[in-house]
Amino acid sequence: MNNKADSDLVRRQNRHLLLEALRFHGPAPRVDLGRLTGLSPATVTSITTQLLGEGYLREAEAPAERPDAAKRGRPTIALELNPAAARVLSLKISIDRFELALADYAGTVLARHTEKPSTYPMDRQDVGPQAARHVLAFLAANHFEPAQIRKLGIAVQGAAGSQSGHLAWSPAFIARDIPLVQPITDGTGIACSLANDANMIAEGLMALEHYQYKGNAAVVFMGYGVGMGLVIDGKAYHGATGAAAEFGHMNHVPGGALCRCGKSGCLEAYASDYGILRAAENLAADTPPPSHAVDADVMRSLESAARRGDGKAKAAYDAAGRAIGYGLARLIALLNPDRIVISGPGTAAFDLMVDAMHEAIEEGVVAELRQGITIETIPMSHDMIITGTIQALLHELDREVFASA
Amino acid sequence: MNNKADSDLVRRQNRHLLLEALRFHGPAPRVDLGRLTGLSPATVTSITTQLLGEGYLREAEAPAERPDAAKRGRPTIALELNPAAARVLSLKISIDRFELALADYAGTVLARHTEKPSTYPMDRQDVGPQAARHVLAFLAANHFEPAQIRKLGIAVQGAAGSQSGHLAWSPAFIARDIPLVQPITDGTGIACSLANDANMIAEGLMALEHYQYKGNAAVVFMGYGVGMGLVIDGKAYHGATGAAAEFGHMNHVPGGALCRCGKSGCLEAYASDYGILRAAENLAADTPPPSHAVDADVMRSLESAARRGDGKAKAAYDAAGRAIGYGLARLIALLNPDRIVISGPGTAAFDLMVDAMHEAIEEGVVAELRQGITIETIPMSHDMIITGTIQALLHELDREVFASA
DNA sequence: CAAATTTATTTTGACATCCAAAATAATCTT
DNA sequence: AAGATTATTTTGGATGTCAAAATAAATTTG
Repeated sequence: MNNKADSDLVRRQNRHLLLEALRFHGPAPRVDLGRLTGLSPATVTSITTQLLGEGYLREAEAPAERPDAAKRGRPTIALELNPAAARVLSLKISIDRFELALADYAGTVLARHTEKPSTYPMDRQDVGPQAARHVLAFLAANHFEPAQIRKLGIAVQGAAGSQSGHLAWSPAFIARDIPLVQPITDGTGIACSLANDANMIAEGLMALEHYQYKGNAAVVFMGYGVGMGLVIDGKAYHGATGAAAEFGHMNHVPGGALCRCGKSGCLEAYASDYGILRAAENLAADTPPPSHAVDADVMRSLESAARRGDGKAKAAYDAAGRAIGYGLARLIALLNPDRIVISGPGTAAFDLMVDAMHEAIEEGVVAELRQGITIETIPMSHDMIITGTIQALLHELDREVFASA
Repeated sequence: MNNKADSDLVRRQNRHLLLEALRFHGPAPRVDLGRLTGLSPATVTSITTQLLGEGYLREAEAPAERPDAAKRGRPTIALELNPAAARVLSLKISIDRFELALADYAGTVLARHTEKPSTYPMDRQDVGPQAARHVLAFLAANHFEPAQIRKLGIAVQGAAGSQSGHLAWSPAFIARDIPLVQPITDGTGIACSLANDANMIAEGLMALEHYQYKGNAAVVFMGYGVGMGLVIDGKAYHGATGAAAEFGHMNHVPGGALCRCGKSGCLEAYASDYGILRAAENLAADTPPPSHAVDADVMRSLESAARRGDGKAKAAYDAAGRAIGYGLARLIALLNPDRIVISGPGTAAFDLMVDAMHEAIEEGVVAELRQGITIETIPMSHDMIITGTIQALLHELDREVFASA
């Protein structure tokens, strides 16, 4: 059941509306904010005055350009998010990499740093404290106090429990059930949250204008592993324990190829870098996955081999496309999404997989259920995960903190 | 982006809150409503006075029993939903059956009737008009005018597009893409909506006290086919076109047994009545499914054969359990639900499938992802679909109509 | 160049909602 | 019959939105 409504809720909601309008639209004068939100000019003035006073907004330096002939009348005063209102930190953990990025309230990245520890053999109790030390060192190097950071978001490969704050398992570590949120919160004093990296890609996409919509989308990540971020009714979906959308560990064929998670037949065992490589190299399907990420050069040369007509390589990409296709067919039957986006480094070889993929989708789900679904690939910069994490943190701030006064 | 809030929204939301509190809790005095909703006594009086005046509420006949010693003080006046405030109609369409049920605003079923036309050979253009005629005849027989009915909800086996109002395909008809909402709205003048029958089971469950919760649940329906209703964040999920959760047509094995939808390897081809029967009778996996529903007696005797130790029958139930198990394993990896409910006539033989099902779940998804999921069966009366449809209509009414004044 | 025009923003006044506290109502207890 | 107890309604104050009027700051016009 919903909660009761009172005038407090009204103000919170409308404050939130204005903050999000500015975040989405960029600097805008009050008239435009009125149009964007549907609020009356009087209300816009009232709320923005308050937000300016609290320091969450500021007047933009450059007076808003009005390129159209309408240069008459009182000039507009563009407002924008005040970058100094808050700072957030994103920590991306992947194999042998801790990537840190510091951003202000407007979303501008102020500083970044990559640490390259050997993650694989780490003890489960050491990961959190070590990450906390890196965070503190990074902040010190950039002359920030931990107290100046409002939120820290951790994006990690693998099954991240956003409820528990633990990393159930991950290709980056041998250890399982690694506590992250608790030790990093304790070690830094900053409020932490944990999410899967593919979920953060979905968040990042949603922040792009083109993708802002209220539909149901699935964002596939292909690369060292296969991940997914789900968007349900325009909102990122995390599942009961925050472990949702482990597309890569959705079974493809009962009793099939060995996966990094220990099970047999996962989609990832066919469509990830190591899965494709294993098949191309003619290794048995139960060959244990390599402990480290496959080198990008190795994948590139495998691609060109396939393009040159190497049968074994072509068959491996075919099998990968088929696995993705059947996975998507199952997803379509279950969730009836309106959009599927495929991203990640693995899309470099997408042309080698696309035919088998579409064939598998046609084979795997009846035509009536797959009508009207858009399937697209996006060239994804590696930063998408970081951008997404930062955006998710800022949206949270808009909602929780700044909309509550 | 959310919509703006104003005092109108506040009232609507709180009116809705009170209506739903009464629907969920049953007759209750104003004090209790205050406690249930968090609204102040003053506000409860204000809103209930309005709702009483509008005829949506009435004072309950029997003074609320107060069994505890607290018999002192001014007695309470229990309020309840006024049954006369509205009437809704549920139409359930399945093989050779049109089931009609008329309910009042309090949810009491006033009349029901089952028509037994031969649905299978019907022309796609005839289904809607014929259903409309049955609706009109039913109303006339019960001395109601169509204008007295606020909403008509159609629950149907198969892929129902709640957006399009068309039935993409269904085991009840040879024809595909059958228009339903338009012709029935036109023929009766009543506002219609269309949904899948399994989604309505989920709605029905959510109306039961025990199941009211804000989690992520999947409700499996086993019987003549295999269906599913999904509950995401406490709300029924319908997908982009309303065709969500076709669990039965989620592929189980690429290139597997022939399904009623025309594809090969669907879960339903293994776990539905006809799938189990086909396997038990030693028929080839590409034997076309029978045109009509399998007789309940046939399934009962198949069950007892399996219980007596008939190897072929036992193997068929094993295969069914395994298909359901792999399907659930895939669903768990993708959606990370906290609860799975299995219902429908097929649960009568659940004991014959349960071991294979659990084994398949264990095989199909890594342990870390399946922690903390409750799997339960419920003995489902056949009326669950009708109850669910009625409940869904009444919730809609609470929200759309009565909360808008 | 001053007046008119135009557009943006702020102020004012009306109205709706909620809540806390006071008042009233209707019963039981003593 | 007076007091105690609990339910409901009334009253008064606070806060919110909005429409309309007022003000601000530019450009255009005569």
